[in-house]
Amino acid sequence: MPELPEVETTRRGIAPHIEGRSLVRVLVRQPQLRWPVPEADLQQLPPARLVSVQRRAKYLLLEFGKGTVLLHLGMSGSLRIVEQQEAVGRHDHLDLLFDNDLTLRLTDPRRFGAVLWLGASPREHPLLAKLGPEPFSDEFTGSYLYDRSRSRKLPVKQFIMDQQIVTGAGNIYASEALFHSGIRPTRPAGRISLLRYQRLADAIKETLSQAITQGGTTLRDFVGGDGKPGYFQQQLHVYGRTGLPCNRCGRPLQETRLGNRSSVYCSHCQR
DNA sequence: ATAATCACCTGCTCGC
DNA sequence: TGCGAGCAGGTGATTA
Repeated sequence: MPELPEVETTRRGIAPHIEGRSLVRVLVRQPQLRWPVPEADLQQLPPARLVSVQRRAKYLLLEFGKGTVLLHLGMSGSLRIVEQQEAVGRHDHLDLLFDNDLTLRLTDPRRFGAVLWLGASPREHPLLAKLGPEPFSDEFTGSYLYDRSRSRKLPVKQFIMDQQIVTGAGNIYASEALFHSGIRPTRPAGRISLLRYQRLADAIKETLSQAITQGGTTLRDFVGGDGKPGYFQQQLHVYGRTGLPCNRCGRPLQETRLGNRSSVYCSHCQR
């Protein structure tokens, strides 16, 4: 489910309900996620005040005075604020109960998500240390992409989905940004001009920020932390539209596979 | 260092 | 209606 816009939508949905509140209880129902949930560390946390809910790349960071809890939603994860009496579902793996009688609940059918305990200096954790720049930072520009891509031969779509190059784009938004910048996803990253990388960087920023504004893309059952669906799916030009007419030229959209991910594009508009 | 492949897990859709 | 195949928003680990 979640690329950067969905994670950011989730952050904005849950933060107002729990920031500044005190964590009173931790309930781990399923410790087998991507890595074992560090239950002992989590149980030592209460009572602890949640200082803030931050996002870095597709990770959410719950910053308590004593340390930081890292959450990742994997492919199918979601976080919601629920009332105490809310019925528990089959894939509700973690509850964090706060002193205002609200619970932050992690649901993740495929269990590719993660819950980790980061002690002090969380940003030095291996999962965070090597991440590339945030797409909305000043550091992320066309010339940055151009410089990092010299001598790289892999397809540009895989290049921009690499979180060490730039964080936040996944299969949906990488596909959309490449459409908007007129670049074919299969093109080797090192064989794209500076001008076209400037267009691509702009398209990545624009696509992600538009999606955040719309509350993310709802496929299947994604809802943000406030329970509302995302509306960005109405703006998708290529993702999930194989064989349908290109919104720009009307020719049928093509599909190929890159890194075992479906990649949809217009062979006329994207070169 | 780079690129390609595998692995993790459940649920849903499709074709037969 | 049942059943296996294939696919799904991610990414670390392993292999050349």
